[in-house]
Parts: sequence; structure tokens; C-alpha cells
Amino acid sequence: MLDERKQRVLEAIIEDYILTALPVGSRTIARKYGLGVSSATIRNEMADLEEMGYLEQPHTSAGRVPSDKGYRFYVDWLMKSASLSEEHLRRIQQGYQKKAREIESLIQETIKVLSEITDYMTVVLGPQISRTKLEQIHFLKLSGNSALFVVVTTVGFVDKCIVDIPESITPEELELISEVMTHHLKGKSMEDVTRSTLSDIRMDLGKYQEFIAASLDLLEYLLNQRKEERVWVGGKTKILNQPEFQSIEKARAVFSVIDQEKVVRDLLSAATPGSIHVSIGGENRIEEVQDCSLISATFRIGTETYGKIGIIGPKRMDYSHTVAALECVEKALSEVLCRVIGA
Amino acid sequence: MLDERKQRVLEAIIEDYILTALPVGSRTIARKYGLGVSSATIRNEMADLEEMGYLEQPHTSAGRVPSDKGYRFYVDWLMKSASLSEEHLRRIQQGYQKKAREIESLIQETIKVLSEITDYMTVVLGPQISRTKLEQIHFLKLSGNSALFVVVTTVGFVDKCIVDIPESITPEELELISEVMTHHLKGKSMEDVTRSTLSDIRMDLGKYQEFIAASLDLLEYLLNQRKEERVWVGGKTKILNQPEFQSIEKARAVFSVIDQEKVVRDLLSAATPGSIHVSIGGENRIEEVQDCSLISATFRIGTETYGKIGIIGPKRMDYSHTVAALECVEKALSEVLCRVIGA
DNA sequence: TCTTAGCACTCTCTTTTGATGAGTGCTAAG
DNA sequence: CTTAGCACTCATCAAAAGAGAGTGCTAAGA
Repeated sequence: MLDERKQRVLEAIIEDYILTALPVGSRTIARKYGLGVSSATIRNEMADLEEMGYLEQPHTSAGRVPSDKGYRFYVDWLMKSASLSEEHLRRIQQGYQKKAREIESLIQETIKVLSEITDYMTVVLGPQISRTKLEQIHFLKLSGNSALFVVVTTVGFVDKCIVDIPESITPEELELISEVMTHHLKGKSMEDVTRSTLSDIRMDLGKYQEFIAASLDLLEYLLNQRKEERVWVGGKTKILNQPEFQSIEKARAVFSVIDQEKVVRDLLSAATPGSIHVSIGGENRIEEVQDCSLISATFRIGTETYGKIGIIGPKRMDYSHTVAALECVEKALSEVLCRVIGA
Repeated sequence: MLDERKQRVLEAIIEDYILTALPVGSRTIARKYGLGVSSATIRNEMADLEEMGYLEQPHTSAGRVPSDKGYRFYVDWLMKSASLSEEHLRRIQQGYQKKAREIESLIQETIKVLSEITDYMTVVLGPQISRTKLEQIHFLKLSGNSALFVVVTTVGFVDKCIVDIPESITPEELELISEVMTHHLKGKSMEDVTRSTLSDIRMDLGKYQEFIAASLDLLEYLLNQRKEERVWVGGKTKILNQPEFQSIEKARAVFSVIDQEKVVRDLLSAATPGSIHVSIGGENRIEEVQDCSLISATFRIGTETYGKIGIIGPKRMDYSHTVAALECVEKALSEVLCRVIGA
């Protein structure tokens, strides 16, 4: 374990590096952070810390830079929990006070708030719709031969699409069909829907055979489309503000990886319910983001995990502030969700 | 007017520059494009073209680069209309063949297709929802004290949000309320909804006074939120592939401008129904995009303009290919829209 | 009159060189 | 164990030199 002074030195180096993005020299530490010892002493400590793997040296005569292990120690032991500024707190409150309370817009808002107050990129993972229970199915007749097909699931997700319907079907018949389908499918997840359920529906609605078959196909298609957790990404261009991504190439590497939803799912899989998870540089399994850190959390409705939020920044990110922001937003979001979707 | 040979030289220079992004020298033209004259002759022509304002010279001993006027001449007179590759045509067809035909996903698909096949950024402007006619209003009871509030307008837009409702209201009552509201509001745009309409509704639904008031507020909020044409942007990171935006600063300038929806609306305001519009560099009024060109078109349902599509690339963009792609996609989209939303 | 070969000239880009300075490691004295 | 002192390393910056691409001009040829 590191003795007290080594911890102070490591802390100072990391905090200075987070601030400046420049390798930190012994003299800087001695002057700016009052440890009461000379730069030579700091230098010795730094040499030790390097040997122990907490620091790295870009080249012989440069200052030190924290290693993944160094950040890890900082996050686990040294970091003080920050509190958000009044302004940020207000921003978060405001964001969730808008009238519209649709899941989709709540998530959009979450991404916006987090990107704004942290200045990093934010990703959100929704639930696996195909696993959630169907709640209601509705056909609303539109003009001519089209109808709006609305599918509602228990976790408040609403999906809709426009479908062709036979010209001859009346609004009343559509109403009936909606009711029968809802009756048969309510409480089931798409994975639950067995052949027998489907034939039950066909039985009850024999008259509309073809239309029903088409609708069920569509339902399956809709839910399959959402087989995987849905991914939202926001604040991408914030990356360009970080000096470590000035080189375009690096920025592009990150972009191209984040654009693949599968990768985002993989990344966030580490997030566990109930606490904030920090994944630093090489701890991420995806190679292209090993210059990045990820801070993630889950949000929930009541006690049930609903989705995940991740904040992606450079390894040199402001961990304490970001963690504070994420904690706060997660709480606010879970709260609103609980109230809106409700248990 | 330019004589035949000058036109050929200008054409060659522009096409070479589009390809390479490097100032074009007289020797390159003489060698690569068989004009049958020596580089010295080309040189004289280039000097003339420069004096006439079609070309520019980054510095004394560099090759020439097309000016805005040069591109304009190229687009108006020289450019041959390209035809899309089999592969691209297939890609477009495929994209619109998916089952789900919701407006939103059609637009998403449009953005995706265009960004992919052109490798530039794509923006889409939807209609001004608050101007379109309301078609249906529905409350679907969810669990407990919440309901799904669905608003359908004639152009196929569906908006929805979750609202609190008094616990005491039954599904049947909600149904009634939906019907009354639809009856009173159908065919009206939000701008049409007068005080008298609102009080009519209140009259008919006196019993639900408070709830109705809240719902109308919400409706107003929803539609106001869509007061301006909605903006979608996609393929942003394609910009980083262009050599003219290697410098981060330029890329960031464009990003920060495109993120402002208002600016995108302004930019696309030039697009006129029925034809492709090309806006080159300084022809754009917004300063930050004067290194860019914009190719725009409108798409429609039947004969009515529905929205606008714009493709933003460097001035040096491949105009003929992009125009071809945009034309093709616009046609395909308008077709699908007509079939789906229908007249 | 138009075209073209030839040539001097210009200017960017790349490479080289040297100076600067931040930072280190080591040593020896306190 | 701490620290002043010092030699050493190496990135960075600026100036200098060299190369190369491209030009404009001139004069000769068609």
C-alpha cells in the first residue's frame, strides 16, 4: 500500500493532469500543492510511484502522467466526492420539469443534461423491449386504407407505425380487433407469445384472418426490431473539445466505434445496479476506446432496473464531478420515471 | 461567355480538384485530360479564367482552385448528370422496403441512405406541425393514474406523451373525451383553434372541466413544441473524412452551426419545390458554412410540399453524383409517403 | 494570330540544425 | 531521510536550407 505522502503526491499529480492535460513535473507539485517538501523529494516519490506502476513517463525528460492503475487508485481511494454547483442542480431539476413525460423525451433530456454539465459524451441503453410485457394494442383508423398501429408495453414504451388495412374494415371492427389482441397478448412478452396464443387470436378473429396474420407479423417485426436494448448517444462532438482528441484520427476511431450499437451495449454491460461503475482506459475491452474512461450507472423504475447511462470521456476526465453529476441525474430520472410510468 | 476550350479547361480543373482536393496545375490538365494542347496554352487559359473570376490561386506558385463563380458555372452549364450505380440504386430501394412505415423512420432511413451513398452530412426538415390539421386525439388508459395521449395530424405525424389523469376517470369516459375532442378539433390546425372552440369543448365536457383544461394545455404545449419545422441531422461525422476539415477548428465551426436548428432552417429555406437547388460556398448566408455547399430538394405527398432534404459537403463536393442521389432518394421517398400517408 | 518550348522566378513544404527549457536522475552534504 | 546542485535527456520551436511544383514571360514557330 502507498504511504500517506505517496498518496498525496499521486493525488496532486492526477488532479493537476486532469486540469491541464500536460505531463506533471516535480517542481509543479512542490510549488502548487503545499506538501512541505522540496521538488527533489517529490522526484524520488515520483520515481517510486512510477516503479510501482501508478505513473508513466511519456519520455525521459518529461513529467509524469497517471497510468490506468494510478487512475484506478485515485478513483477507489483518493477521490473526494464532489457536490454539484447550484447552477447544475438547477439545470437538472429544470430539465425534468417539462410537461411532456414520454420515456423517449426523458431519455433525450437526460443525455442533453449530462452532456451539458459534464462536457463529455453520453450514451443511454434502454430496456430490451422484446422482454417486457405487452400492455395494450391499438389500431386507430386513419384516412383511407391506413391505420395507426400502437403497441404499449408495461415499461412505458410506446411504439407505433402506420399499416395498410383493408378498405372494408370499419373503425368499430378495428376497435374489436384491438380488444381481442390486447386481451390475448396482455401480460405476455414477445418471447412468451406461443403458437397457441397466435392461433387463439386467429380463432377469435377468423373473419379477419389475413389482416390479423399481417398484424401479428408486424408486431413481431416491431418487437424484434427492438430485440436488443435500444441505444441513444448524445454530445458526441464534445469529444473534439478534449486536447487528447485533437488529432482527428483518434476522434474518428472513437466515433466509428460508438456508432456501432453493439459495442455500446458491450461497454455498458459492466454497469451493475445500485452503484456507479467506473471503467478506466484499458479496463474497457474495446480497443478503440482504451484512451477513454466510462462512468456508468443504472436507472430504474421502483426497484426494477430499466436502463443504463454511460458517460464517456478521456481517461483524464474529471471523475469526481462526473460521478456526482451522474448520481444526481440518475436519481432524478429514476424518480420521474417512477412517478410517470409508475409501479 | 466562355469559349469552348475555356469551358473544357474549367471543367477539367474542377473535376480534378473534386477528386484530389489539391490545387490543379497546368501540367496535370495537359497530361491527364486530353485537350490536345500544351501546358503553356492551358496556362494562358487559366490566367484568363482567373482574371474572369472562375479560378483562384491560393498563392503565386500553386495551381488553381475553382472559385464560387467557377463552381456555379460548372453546376449550371458543364456538369453532366450522373447516374447512380446499381449498388446504390439497390441500397435505396431496399431502404424503403422495410415494413414499418412510420414517418419518423422513413426520414431516419432517408438520412441514413443519403449519408451512406454520398458520404456527406444530411439534414431533413419536416413540416410545421402546428400548421397541419389535427386528425385524431386519443387517450389510452394506462395503469393507475396515467394515460397515453396520442395526437395524429393529417400529414401522418403522430405525437404522443404520457399524462396524469384523475384516478377516477374510467376508460369509457376517456373514450368519450377522446371523441368529443376529436370532433371539435378535427380539421383544425393549432393556429385555428380559437377561444370559442375551446369553450365549446369545455361546454360539452363540463364534468371533466379540470382534466380537459389540462389536456388542452398539453395539446398546445405539444404542438407549440413543434411550432417550427422539425430538424433531423445525420452523417455528421462524415465531415471529418473531408481533407478540408482536418483542422478540427473548421469541423467544430460547422458542427456548432449545424447543431442550431434555426440555422438549418435558414439554410434550407432556399430549397424550392420541384427542383434541386444548389447553394455554393458564399451563396450561403451563414458565415460558418461558407466553405460548404448545400444541395437541397423538397419532398412531397402528392402535390403538397412536405419537407426538405439537404446535403452538406465541402464546396469541392461531387455535385453530379450527389444531385443524382438526392433526386433518386427524393423520388423514392415521395412515392412511399404518398402510398403510406396517402392523399 | 495562336501555340509552344524554354527559362527564370516564386512560394510552399519538408528537412535540418541549433538553441531553449522543462524535467529527470544521481550524488553528496545537511 | 531530505535537499541543493549539477549533468544529462529530449521535446519543442524557430530559423535556414533545399527541393519541387507551378507560374509568367519571352521569343520562335505554325
